[in-house]
Amino acid sequence: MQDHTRTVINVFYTAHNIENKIADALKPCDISIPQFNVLRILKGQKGHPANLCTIQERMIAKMSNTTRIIDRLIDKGLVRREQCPQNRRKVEIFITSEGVELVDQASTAVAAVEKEMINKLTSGEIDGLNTALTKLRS
Amino acid sequence: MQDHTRTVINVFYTAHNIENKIADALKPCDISIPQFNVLRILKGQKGHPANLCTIQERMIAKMSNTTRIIDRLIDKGLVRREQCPQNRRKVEIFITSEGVELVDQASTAVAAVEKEMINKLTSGEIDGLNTALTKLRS
DNA sequence: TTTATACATTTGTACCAACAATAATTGTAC
DNA sequence: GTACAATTATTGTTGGTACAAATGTATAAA
Repeated sequence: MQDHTRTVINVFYTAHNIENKIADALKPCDISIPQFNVLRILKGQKGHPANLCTIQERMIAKMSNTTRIIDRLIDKGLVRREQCPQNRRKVEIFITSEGVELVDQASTAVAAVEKEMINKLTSGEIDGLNTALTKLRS
Repeated sequence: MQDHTRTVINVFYTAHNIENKIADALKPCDISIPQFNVLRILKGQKGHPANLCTIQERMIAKMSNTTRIIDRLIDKGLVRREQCPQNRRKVEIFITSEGVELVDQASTAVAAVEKEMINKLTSGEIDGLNTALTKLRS
C-alpha cells in the first residue's frame, strides 16, 4: 500500500475507533453521539434557547439532519421545540431539566474516555497531532 | 473547551473532511466509499473470487451491511454473486470486467486526492501523525 | 402592492452503520 | 445417525448522513 493511502486509512480507522469508544460510553445514557452534541450545545447556552441554525453551525452534519436528531431528543423528553415569536421562520430549542441532568452524566463519561486516550500522548505529540490534522484539512 | 476534547474533535473533523473529499472524487464514478472498498478488495484477488467473510475482514463495516453493499454493486453490474460449491453456506463474489474498469478509474481519482493532502505534510510530520494516531487507538 | 428573492426549516429519497434475530449449512459428540 | 453447536450469510429495525426539493416566512424591488 502506498504511503498516502496508509496515512489516510490511519486517520479513518482512528476516528472510527474513537467514535466507537465514545458511543459505548454514551450507551448507558441511551443517546447517540449527534444527540449528545446537540445537548452539549444547548447546555452551553446557559438557559437561553438556540435556533436550529445556531446548533447546525456547531455540528458536522447538515441542517436537514439536525431537525430529525432533535425529533428524537423531543421523543425522549430531553429538549423542547417552540416557534420563535420574533421571527416565525426560526425555531427555538430548549433543553429540559431532564436533558441537563443527562448531558451532565454523559459528559463525565465521555471526558473520562477522552482523557484516557489523550494521556497516551505527550503534550508535544498532542501539539504535533493537532498541527498535522489541521494542515491536512487546509 | 478542554485539551482532550479539542484533539478528539480535531480527529473527527479531519476524518470527516477527508471522507467528503474522497466521496466527491468518487462521484463521477457513481459509487460510494464502501462500494469502492469492496471493488478494490476484489480487484486485489487477481481473478479469484472472495467470500463475504474475506471481504468483511478487510472492511470496517459489519457482515450484515456487506451483504447489502454488494447488492448495490450487483445492481450496477460491477460484481457477480455465486454459491460456493465446496461450502454452500459461503458465497463467492466475482468482480466483472466493468467493475475492474471502474475501480481503476476510481483508484486514480482517489489517489490524486490523497496525494494532494499528504503533500501538505513533511515526511517527519507524516511519521509523527501515524505514530500519534496509532498510540491513540492502542 | 405585487413580485421576487433570501432565509429557516422540513420532508423525501437513497445509502451506510450497529444490533438482534433468523435461516441454511456444516461440523462434532454421542 | 441424530442432536447440538458453530459457521456463513441474510433480513429487520433503528438511527445517521448527503442531497434535492418543498414549505412557510421575511425582506427588498418594481
